[in-house]
Amino acid sequence: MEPQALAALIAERVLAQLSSHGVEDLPAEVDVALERPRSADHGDWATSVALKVAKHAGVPPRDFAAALATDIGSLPGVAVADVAGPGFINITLEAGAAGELVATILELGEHYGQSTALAGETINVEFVSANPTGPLHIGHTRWAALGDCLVRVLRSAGADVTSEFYVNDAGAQMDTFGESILASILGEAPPEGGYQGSYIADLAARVLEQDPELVGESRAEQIARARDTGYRLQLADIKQSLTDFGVEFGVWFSERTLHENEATGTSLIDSSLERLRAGGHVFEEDDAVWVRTTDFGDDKDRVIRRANGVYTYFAADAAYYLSKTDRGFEKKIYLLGADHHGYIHRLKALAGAAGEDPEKNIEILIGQLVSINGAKLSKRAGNIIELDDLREWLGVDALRYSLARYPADSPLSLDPEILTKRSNDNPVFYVQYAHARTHQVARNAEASGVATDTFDPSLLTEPTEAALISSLADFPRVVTQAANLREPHRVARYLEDVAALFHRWYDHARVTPQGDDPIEPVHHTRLSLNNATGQVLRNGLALLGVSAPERM
RNA sequence: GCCCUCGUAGCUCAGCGGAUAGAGCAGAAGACUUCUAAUCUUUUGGCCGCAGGUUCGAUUCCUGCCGAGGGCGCCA
Repeated sequence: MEPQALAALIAERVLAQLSSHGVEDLPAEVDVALERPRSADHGDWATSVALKVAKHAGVPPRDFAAALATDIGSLPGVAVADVAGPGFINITLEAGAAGELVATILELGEHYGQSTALAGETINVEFVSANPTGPLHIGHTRWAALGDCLVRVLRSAGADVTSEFYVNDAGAQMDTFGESILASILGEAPPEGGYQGSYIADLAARVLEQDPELVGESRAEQIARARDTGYRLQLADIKQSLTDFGVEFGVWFSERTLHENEATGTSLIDSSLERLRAGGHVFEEDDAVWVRTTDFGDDKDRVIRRANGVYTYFAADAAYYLSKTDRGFEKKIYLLGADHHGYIHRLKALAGAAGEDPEKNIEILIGQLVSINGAKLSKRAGNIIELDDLREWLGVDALRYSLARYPADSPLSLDPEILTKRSNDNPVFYVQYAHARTHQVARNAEASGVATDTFDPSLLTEPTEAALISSLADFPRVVTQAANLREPHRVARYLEDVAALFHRWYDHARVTPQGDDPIEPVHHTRLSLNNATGQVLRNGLALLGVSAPERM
């Protein structure tokens, strides 16, 4: 039996108990959270619903729990339901009822774990959004991994998700970028505050190769062409780095398009300002134009157009936000580094000024930065560590996994020595090895004549089997929770748990009989459990963008 | 000064308001003529930064303090 089905049955019993205690205003539905208990002595599933609901019935939690446990104990498929502690109910399923799940998993295949929890939501997830003036570095790496995993998890929960990269290709830094490349081409000293690192020289050589006529042009033309060609090359490099890292974006949004005039002679920024003005949140002071973001909790109002008539970066932010709304995204998720946390209030205020709900339509996930022990700094990019170097050093799987297994707000320092190890202390190998092992077991089993066509879940009576099965049953709940909380790391932690339970089971129960022992129905049945475990590990790794090798 | 995040075992870190706070590593002791030991079994190790508050119940929520990191612009 699947936990969702059991939870629904229990919810009915809770309502019945409540009404038998004379509770008038029964809740429309009771959320029975079935949890996997920490201790195996506590059965397959536990619920604290009695503790939460007893107050409404006006009876002591333990009494309520006792009556409810009796009801649950008589449900089909339930072997035992006990009251423990202050009013927990521990439930043990009959082996056959629990094991039916194995067939369900094999039937659903790669769809097992998907849900409709977020069906109907249109979500825009923006992340990385690096300036196209240099290679991606370690500061972008965590968001690339985490954002991509979040997108996968949200989709798995049924949301309609678009991943988006905001290209900061407008503003003074692009000219500085062009000047830096040009200086390198002409053999001049780099401009003050210009871009450093040998990647500039690389770009300069490539720009010159594509545009050899450039040297004869006027200075202004030279800068413009160095800038535009360099931009095109650098953006292509960034896309390649992300593709190599397994990260795909649905939309590359150019900031320039917000500034450019449309046929009407106004830009998106112009019209956005008018829309904010129409909402009544714009005022003028000291010759500048301001948005009254303090109406929505910002600590100060923000200038949107300077006294000299030039728009601020905030103006582009506003136009970009409205663009997302206009493109049909009900929910906008931003992934930002801790160094951008000062933007939370003003971005939320922006949503409010645009007439939306800052609590609902915009979410900003702030993450702590990553450090790497003993990482070599990149000569190519100056004083930073490049994503490409990290990927080549540690591999896509180890890098993605180790970045995705921690919550975003947890400060993180990676240890390359561990990440390149092939052993238990490297979680990605631990999980991948478990997956490879399920394939090895299946290969051996099939070679010895063990097959999945005989399946009798009531034979799965080993304690390690019960634990493995209930952990497999937990997968859909974990994915849904990861999506709801925007915390993909839960998937990684879950996989480590499944891998551990699988290795333990492998050690205690054989799929292929040893030596000349005969093949029995239990062996056939265990092959299905083995295969179902492989399926769950594969599905989970796919959510993290990590490969699931069949052999290691 | 104001704002944000973090503080859990020796280390790296989990922990949707619930049970005796967990995992891996490190330390100690075991299991390989193996369905791949890249694994498993047993075990040592905690004033959950400190002090209050809310709650039947707080590592979790709130307030203050201490400590670490980051941020404050008519820059982008």
